[in-house]
Amino acid sequence: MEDSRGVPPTRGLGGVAFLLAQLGAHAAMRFAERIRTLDLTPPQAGLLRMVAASPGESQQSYAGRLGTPPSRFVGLVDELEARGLVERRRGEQDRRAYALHLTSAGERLLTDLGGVGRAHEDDITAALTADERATLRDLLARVAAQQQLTPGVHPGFRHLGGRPPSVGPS
Amino acid sequence: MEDSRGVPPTRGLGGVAFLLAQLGAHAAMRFAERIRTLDLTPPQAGLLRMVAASPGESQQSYAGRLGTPPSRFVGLVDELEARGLVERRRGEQDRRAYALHLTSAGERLLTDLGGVGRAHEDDITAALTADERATLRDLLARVAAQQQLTPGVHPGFRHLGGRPPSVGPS
DNA sequence: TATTGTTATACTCTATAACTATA
DNA sequence: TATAGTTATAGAGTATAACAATA
Repeated sequence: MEDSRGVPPTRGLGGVAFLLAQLGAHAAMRFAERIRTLDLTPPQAGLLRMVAASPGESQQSYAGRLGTPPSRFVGLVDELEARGLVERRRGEQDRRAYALHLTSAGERLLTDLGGVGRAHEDDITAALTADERATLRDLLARVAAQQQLTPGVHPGFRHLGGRPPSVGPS
Repeated sequence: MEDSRGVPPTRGLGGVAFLLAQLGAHAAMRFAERIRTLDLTPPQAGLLRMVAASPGESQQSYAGRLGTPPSRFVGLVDELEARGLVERRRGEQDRRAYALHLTSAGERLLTDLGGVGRAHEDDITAALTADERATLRDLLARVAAQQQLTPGVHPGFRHLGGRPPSVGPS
């Protein structure tokens, strides 16, 4: 009897690689939905976290690490600055550059973002016990390291720009 | 509940959800690069596999299962038909509908696609032993089932249309 | 009148490259 | 002359909705 569990192991659709792609896209979509309650898009959330983790760098420094062109980065910062979450400070030595910092409002939002992230993590791993989550996290981390992925940087950063479909009326 | 080690358990960037999103985007990109040697995009490959798995259905049937609008599906079939990989046959009972079938050239390409898929799987799981791969596959399959993902259907199907950036060499 | 497939249009997002101000 | 940031433009990709043929 060949049911979905009886099929040969590393067959295309049931293999690890496909499951990763499928679950990864799903997790990213669910996260995007969740942070919409904070009026944030995934790139905005990523930028907030990166500035919080290493404040005071130039825009090109952040953009380079994220793999996004500077022209796109500008608009991102513009929105967050207009909402009073991020602050541009002229560089003291080099007055061409802007140093980015989180405002206090930005840090409060970052706290909320942490809460949303925990809820998201719990949702995605709801099928697993605590031990299994640890096992999965360990296996994934090893795969990510071997694939030379930069910790904390989402490769699809460039593609996840806008709001979800917004099918309904406006 | 503390993790076996001292690290705070479900921290945002090192958590399972983020690792899934990161690795998923990476795996999808690498796969897109690989099948470019067959002159295929991910949606085209997905369509070939779906028609092979259940031939003779109408375009709207496939499009519905993939979650893509019919208007987009047309162009997809057009390209594959122009290359002689897929065949449109008028429905006998309902002459509005087209029944899709793979040509012999399409089936040969599907075989090549299987080989590419195995190489991709081996690449992505290179960090793990055979036992660990089985464990990972099991955990991922359970998460996918609990999240109600349709087996074999990539949620990001709608977004992965074109060729990769093709920024640099190799 | 409803449905299958198709085409047309409008919109979003993106990267490339020109531009300014500092260096 | 080179670099940080910005703005302008053009291209790709998509969904929405109108359309033709069949039911």
